[in-house]
Amino acid sequence: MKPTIKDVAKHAGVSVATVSRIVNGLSGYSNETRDHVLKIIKELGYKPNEVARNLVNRKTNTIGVLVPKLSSSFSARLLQGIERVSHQNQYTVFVCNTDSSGTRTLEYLKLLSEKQVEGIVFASKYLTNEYYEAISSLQIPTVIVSSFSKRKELPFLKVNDEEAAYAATEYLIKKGHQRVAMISGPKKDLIAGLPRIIGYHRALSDHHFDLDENLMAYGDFTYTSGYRAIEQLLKKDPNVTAVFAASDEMALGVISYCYEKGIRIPDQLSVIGYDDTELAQMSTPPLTTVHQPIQKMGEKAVETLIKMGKGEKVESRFLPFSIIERLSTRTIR
Amino acid sequence: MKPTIKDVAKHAGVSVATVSRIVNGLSGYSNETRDHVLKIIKELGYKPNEVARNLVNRKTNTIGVLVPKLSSSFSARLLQGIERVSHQNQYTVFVCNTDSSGTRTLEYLKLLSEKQVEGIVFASKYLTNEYYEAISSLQIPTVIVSSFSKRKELPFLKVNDEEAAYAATEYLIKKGHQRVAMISGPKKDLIAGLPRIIGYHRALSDHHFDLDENLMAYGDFTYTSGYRAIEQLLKKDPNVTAVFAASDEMALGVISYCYEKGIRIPDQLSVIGYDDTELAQMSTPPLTTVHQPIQKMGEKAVETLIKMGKGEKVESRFLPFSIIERLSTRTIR
DNA sequence: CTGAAAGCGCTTACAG
DNA sequence: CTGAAAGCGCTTACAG
Repeated sequence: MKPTIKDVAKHAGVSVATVSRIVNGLSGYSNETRDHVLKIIKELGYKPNEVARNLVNRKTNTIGVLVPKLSSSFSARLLQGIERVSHQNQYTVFVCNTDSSGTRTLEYLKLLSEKQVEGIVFASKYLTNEYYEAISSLQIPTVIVSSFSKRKELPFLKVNDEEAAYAATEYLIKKGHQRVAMISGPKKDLIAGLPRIIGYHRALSDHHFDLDENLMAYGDFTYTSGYRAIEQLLKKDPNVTAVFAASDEMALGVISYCYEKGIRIPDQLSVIGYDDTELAQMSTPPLTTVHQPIQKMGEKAVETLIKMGKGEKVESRFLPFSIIERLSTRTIR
Repeated sequence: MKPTIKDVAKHAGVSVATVSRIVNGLSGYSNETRDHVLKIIKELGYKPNEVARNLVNRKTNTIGVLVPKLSSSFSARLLQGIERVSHQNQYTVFVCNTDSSGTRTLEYLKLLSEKQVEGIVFASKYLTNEYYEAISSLQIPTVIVSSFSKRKELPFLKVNDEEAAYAATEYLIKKGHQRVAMISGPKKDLIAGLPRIIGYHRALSDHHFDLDENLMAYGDFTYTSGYRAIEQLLKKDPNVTAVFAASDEMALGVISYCYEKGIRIPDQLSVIGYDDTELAQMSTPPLTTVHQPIQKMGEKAVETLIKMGKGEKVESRFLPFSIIERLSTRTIR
């Protein structure tokens, strides 16, 4: 059996109260008894039981993170940020993979609540009303990352997708491109789909280009779908000179297709991606893309949680994106 | 305040013992009282406090995972596997980023022990004696993933790096290559460095090739280091026709360098990587590489932990690797 | 079928 | 400076 505080007290010939005070660095004991108790603690290899502490303190120093897929680069970078600030503030983090499944999400929400976590980072897909209700009923500080809901009561942290897509499109236009295509995610994706399409459209009209369905292709953010999309696109309009892909993976699909077909990038076709995953800097040619500060989002999320725990007011925030210029785009004239 | 079991008992007019039995699905109550209590539970929104349960049951259903860097693709895939099997078995997982720092590792080990985790997955670099001592003193089931220590007492789960490197090299030799170079990680890396070099050497001598320092270059597993290494290598020996890179990232550095210099892959140079990260399938050309079943390792790790918790004997295991043939290598004659 | 009571391993007024 | 005691929110023999 592991030694408990009682064992220490008995061996040291003092009360558990005294041991507790010493362990927690409170006042109320002489240097002698402290040294003696510390010695016993060492001898016995005593370590306080956090579970018992958590129960009496009504505090677990634990937060939970819900992501749709742990193995994604997005989750990995987010977790890195979350863990950093959590550890800095003495919090430990539970990871939960929801698999984008509604039941798993609800299940985990319940579990986290029972485990008495003090905060939740929700980075799992669009926040439906169902999720929203479940979260509010928990009464646990929660922040939404890279997503949002129509209900404004929960703070979110994300990049403004529409603005970012606008910027990416405008970047291409300013490079002199006249036929700028877009490879989008699904229209019904209210986070990374529709808003980026709207941004693209708005940039085109602001620069007096007509909207043209021949310039649009749809994928599902994956490499393969990007490959197929560019094939279609070039069939519909061989004069496209630039394409904005709504994910780096799809952009890599484009690069790969072009490589196979002997279409030189950026000489014959410029491509800009979205996300700035590690892939982007290692592709050939290195990919120009929209950078999202994902790790930073994780850090901010935990900071927000901690503020909420203290009862401070917090607000939803758009985090700044930026365009990382690499070698997959060029100026045309 | 959140309702406790006492509140439920009071409102329902029964004892806490009865409520407890009902909540836990034990026997010992009539259908009537059950229905009544369940109704009260719903009305009050009662959820059992896991912390209190954990204390009396001396069981937390929690495991901890130590990784050197959360944002890596390796950690992401490992976590995916770990979470899957954990959740399947009603375990929740704490993630700990050690930053490859000794003090952080030791700190987290202590913390996990205080939090009463029931198992630890240690995926953090080479297991020094110091770590080994710390872990054994914890008396908590622990499995080492993708690493090992000289001390045999702790079960490990990894790919046999030497064999995998041997296979990669031999693959190239059997394709007819006569000048097969290697871009290795640091020699002093006892996990991913030296063993792979040894495998490479062994494959060469088994096929009657001389060892030649001109055929070796060293990097640190990163993209940039791969780029620099191939530059050096080609300077030392322009007749190299194939290279085995000890990581996919370094292999991508090679591809990138060759693209810039107009060296065609695989026509002029074959390259094989190691890891089979997502990068590999999305590169141009897609990268032939050594696949490690990382997610599977995570799954097996948790299964092993659970067995250990039950007092069953477990053993260290090498997991099978495989060579994923894509388009960056070709047969020469 | 049901409840009173002890106990899990701690912390914290309170009293001295 | 120190200890006895109550209590955190549960579970589980034990007795009826």
